[in-house]
Amino acid sequence: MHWKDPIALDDLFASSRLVPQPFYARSTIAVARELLGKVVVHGHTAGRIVEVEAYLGLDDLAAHASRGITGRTRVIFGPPGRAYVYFIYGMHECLNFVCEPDGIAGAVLIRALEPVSGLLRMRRRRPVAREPRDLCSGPGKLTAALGITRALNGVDVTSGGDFSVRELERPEPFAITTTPRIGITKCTDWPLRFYITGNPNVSKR
DNA sequence: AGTTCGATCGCCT
DNA sequence: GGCGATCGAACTG
Repeated sequence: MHWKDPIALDDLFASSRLVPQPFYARSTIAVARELLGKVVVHGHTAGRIVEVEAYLGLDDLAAHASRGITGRTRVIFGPPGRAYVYFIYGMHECLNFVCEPDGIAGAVLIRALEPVSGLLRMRRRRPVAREPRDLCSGPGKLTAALGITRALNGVDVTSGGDFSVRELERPEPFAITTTPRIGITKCTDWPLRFYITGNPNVSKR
């Protein structure tokens, strides 16, 4: 099995730029679709976004934000371009990026990444992964692989720290498939899941 | 203060 | 295709 990095971290930084805050201050659905192909970087690990879901505001009963502002949902209503990280099922962390202007709820759940840099470090964090495509092919898997926890909840990913989202200068072209969201019990027919057609790192089902 | 159940994963059959 | 693991947020009384 080849655990060699598709792109070395230094080369990634040289061939990409930080996604700025105004990108996130738009409709959650537009941001969700356009996050596909961008790269999440945390520390020495990075992965290209290949699957996302949009979670809307008060009318979206599948979204945490539908309960209004609580201690947990506060960051979803706050400034765009921040990470919303929550703990689920007693064992998994899930990563979202906050959208819409300050005061309006909206977030994009990152469901799968294509590993780009730091594959050996990811494998150390998720020894159960048999091959690179097992590393980040699910929302709980990718946070484990990149070392993302609730400690990063509310962090601004547009200010150039060690947790950020970057866009490649020369992205590969791709097609987008749209489906209903997965693993929810309400609004199960809303077409708010988007993934890169045919990408092997997309979570199953 | 107690209860419910969830934006999941991996192992078992 | 089913289920156990494991815990915290939010709602009930």
